[in-house]
Order: sequence, then structure tokens, then C-alpha cells
Amino acid sequence: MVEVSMTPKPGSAPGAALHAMARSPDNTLTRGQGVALWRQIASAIERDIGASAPGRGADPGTRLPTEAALAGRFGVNRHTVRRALEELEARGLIRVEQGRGSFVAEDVLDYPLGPRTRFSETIRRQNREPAGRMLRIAEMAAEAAVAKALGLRRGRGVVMAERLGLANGRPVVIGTHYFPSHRFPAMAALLAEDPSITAALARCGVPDYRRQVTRITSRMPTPEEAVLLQQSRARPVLVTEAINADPAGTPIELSIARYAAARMQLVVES
Amino acid sequence: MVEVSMTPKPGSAPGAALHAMARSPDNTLTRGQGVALWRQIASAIERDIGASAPGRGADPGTRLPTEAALAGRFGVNRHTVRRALEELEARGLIRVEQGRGSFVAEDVLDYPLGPRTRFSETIRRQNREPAGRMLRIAEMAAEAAVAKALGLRRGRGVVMAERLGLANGRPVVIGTHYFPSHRFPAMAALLAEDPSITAALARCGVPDYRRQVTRITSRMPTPEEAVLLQQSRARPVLVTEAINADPAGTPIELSIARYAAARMQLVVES
DNA sequence: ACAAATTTGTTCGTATGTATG
DNA sequence: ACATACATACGAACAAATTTG
Repeated sequence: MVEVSMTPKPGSAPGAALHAMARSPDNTLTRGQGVALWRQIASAIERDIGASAPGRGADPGTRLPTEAALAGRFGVNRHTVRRALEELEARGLIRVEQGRGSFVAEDVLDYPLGPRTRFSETIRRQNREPAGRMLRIAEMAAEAAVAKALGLRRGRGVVMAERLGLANGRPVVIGTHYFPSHRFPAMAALLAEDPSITAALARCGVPDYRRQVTRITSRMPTPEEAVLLQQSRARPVLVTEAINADPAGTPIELSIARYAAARMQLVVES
Repeated sequence: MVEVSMTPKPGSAPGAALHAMARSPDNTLTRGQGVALWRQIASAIERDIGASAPGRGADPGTRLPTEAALAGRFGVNRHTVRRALEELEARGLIRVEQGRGSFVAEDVLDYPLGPRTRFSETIRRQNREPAGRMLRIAEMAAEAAVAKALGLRRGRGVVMAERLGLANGRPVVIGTHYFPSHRFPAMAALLAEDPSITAALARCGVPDYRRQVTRITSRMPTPEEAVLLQQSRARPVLVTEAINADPAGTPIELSIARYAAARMQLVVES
């Protein structure tokens, strides 16, 4: 078996690849036997990253050796390696980035934008382990935009909670949530105990709520967001702004979520 | 009235601002009368960019003078100008980019993702004039991803049409559409005449169709996309992948659209 | 702000083997 | 046998993007 010797990539940090010392090329390739070299190379790399069921195999984001290194190891021209990588990229197994390298493709999770989508359920349904880490909780006066979304007068108190959502330990979303203080005076304390929004709302007498309208945009992450999401500052975040309402239709929450676009895609069923 | 003397910004080109010659500061500001200088400055700039009804006022994307120039003109410190700009940015009137300057905010159009959303109708409903420019039409063998989406065997023929969508003459979206050739043999010819997809489908015996599922992601634009959308390569595009089906539920079109995230936001009503 | 190093992307040119007519 | 087309493979040089110092 051909060892591709990949190094895990923490976040987007480059992390120097462990280049094996220059040595005689692998002779696992058969030349002139009817199977193109690039096909054999593609198969060898595919075996090494072990792409099969989602969540199995090499860690997504792991960096492959450089094209030059692979060419040396297999004893072929860089073009031949590139042809193999091209194939793997077309099949969605890897992602190639100019100036950075090639990486094992992230397995992209779907986030359905239905009226009753809940983060934890969604992640679990895709066989990942959901987790949440509360970043900060504060009580503050509502800015104009927040007040308008929640139907409050500007300056009324709101509870703001910022939470990092993870799937299998990998950060996928930062959510900022605003609740009207006058209706949920205990919200800050509840969320400090248990980061689950659904649970906190239930304990405040709102066992059910609906997502009313969601606005979707995209922008570059702030430095802080890039760190929290463990992603490159050169890749965008998907931003959703949603209003959740109780069964009576009264807005109870404004949530602004920023998704790592490489790890999460939004899905709308019509 | 304070003249802010802005220069239009073609696309994302930096475009040096027309700096007015240093001269005595405006004396339109009243000091020590209970209204903070930055508020007066913010109001003055707001008047000049004429933010009111959407689509009115200064051209979106127009560049404001540099902070230093504004400070000189108003006879205040740069910090004071920054406080004013901060306020305007928070209110969505301008956009400040580190190292580039400040710009009149684009008026963001909403694109509702309903089952029957049509581009032209959507744009018209927001009081803009829709237009479309066909970029290219080709017939080709379906790649794996396209074939799968349309429920075809790989390699079957598909008609591919790429179209630029504009609102008030400003590009907002690039759409790539795939149709199965065997069902719509005349599609290429029809679209060459009239770029309207809805019209072409109607003439092929499909007067109605529904968007089934939409997947939403985000990424950086290719150089070509940045040129077509007249946006900076440093700003992301929103990408939607949607499957449209006839009333019987048979997939008839795969469409991949890339929106200029600064000019268009997607809206989902639940 | 700038320069250097690293890495992928593109475009030349050349050569070989295989299938086709 | 010959010409042609096509995919494969190698080599060199340069362009473009990213990261690092």
C-alpha cells in the first residue's frame, strides 16, 4: 500500500507536511499494462484517504502532500499527479486550492431551513454528535435593528446569547440570539446553565416555536469568527437571520447564525 | 449643503477619489449646542447620499471621500468622522472596507426561494427593471453530478444555458441551467431566440413547473464570475443549486445560480 | 507595506502507444 | 502500410495565490 503520509490540518493553519525523505520512487505502479498511471495514482490516494461512508476515513481538512512530493514519491511527472487529483476533485473526494494545497474534502452537512428546524436534531439525524459551547451571555439595550425585528421599542432590554455549534467536535456555526428580557427575565440564567435554546424556551413556558422568515446572505468572516469556526479568513461564511415566533405569532427570538460555508449547506424544501 | 463629491466606482476597481483641494473647513457645524459633531456629520453625509426610497439617491457603490479628506473638510479630527461613518454603517447606509474606502451601500434585493419563484417577476415586484443576457448555450454530455440531479444516465445529452440576470442594468446573478435534450430537443434554439427560461419551457409543453429542493452554499467567485457580476474578487457569491420539476414531479431542469452577495439576499418564508 | 518562499494553475513543446479508417 | 486522431506521459517555464518573515 502506498503511504501518502498526510498531516492533520488544525483549522486552516498550513502545518508543514511531513515530507518523507527523498528516496527511490514507489514501484507499485505498473507501466504499459493497459491502466493509465494517473488512474493508479488516483486509486492509491483514494485508498489512503479511505473515502467511504460519511464521517469515516481520514479527517476532513487533512492536507495531502504537495503535487511535487507526490510526483517524486510515485516517480512520475507532476502533470500525471495533477490528472489524478483532478479526478478525485471531480468526484468530490478532495479539494484543491491554488497556493495552499490539496485537502481531504469536508463532508458537508445539510441544514434544512424548515419552520421547526432544531440544530441538535439536525446534526444527529446526519449521524454526527452535536454539541454547543456558550460563548457569552449579556443583557443589553436593543439596537434599532434588533428592536425592529422583535417588535420592541428601541432601547428596551434584550438578552443576547452567543453560542458555538459543533458537529463531531468540529465547529460549524456561531449563533447570536436575542430574546426580549421583559418576556423572558430568567433567560440569561437558564442559558448559563444549559446552552440549549429549545430547552430554555421550554422552561420559560414556550414549548414550541416556529421559524417565520429567514434571510440568507454571505460575507467574509471577521478574524474572531474565523478563529471560532476554525476556517480560513479567505473563505466566506453563510449568514442567516431568522425570526422565531411562538404559536400565537409573537416574535420571541431573533437569531443571526454564521455557518462555515465549507462544512454546512442550507437546504430549502419547497 | 455639504458637498461630499463622490466618484462613481466602476465594478470593484479602486478608483482614486477626487480629493477636493485643501481649503477652509465648512462652518455648517455648530459646536457646543448640544448636538454632537459626529451626529451632525452623519446627517450631512446622509443628506448627500440621499438615502431614502430604495433605488433613489446616489449610485450604490459610489465611493465616499477618504476619512482624512472628510476630517479636513469638516474641520474635525479623523476620529470624529469615524464615529459618524460607524453610525452610518450600522444603519446600513454605507459600507466601510479596510484599505479601500467607504462606499454607498448597495440596495440589497430580496430573492424569495418559493416553489414558483421566477426571476423577472421577483425583480419587477421590487420596482426594478429585470433583464437577461444569454452568455452561452451548448449541448453536451451530462457529467455525473448533472445526470444524477436530472435522473439521467451519465453521458446522456443535456442542453446547457448560461445567463446573466440584471436588475436596473446591474448584474445580480449568473444562472447555469441544464435541461435533458431528449425531452427538450428544441430548447437550445428557443433560448437562443428568447432568453426567458419560463417562456422556452412553455413552448416545449411545460407551462408550469415547481422548484423542489434548493441547496445553498457560498464561495469566492472565479475571476470570470467577478467580472460578469461586476464585483470584487474579495467578496463572496451565494450559490444555489435547485431542481425544477414538472407538475408530475419529473425533474426538467437543474439550475445553479451565483448571486452577488452584496446585491441580493435569499429569503425563505416558512 | 513589502519581499521571499511555497504551492497550485497554465501554456508551451515533445514523444509514445493505441485505435481507426 | 500509412495517415490520422486521441489519450497518455514528460519537461520546462511562467503566472497566480497564499503564507511567512
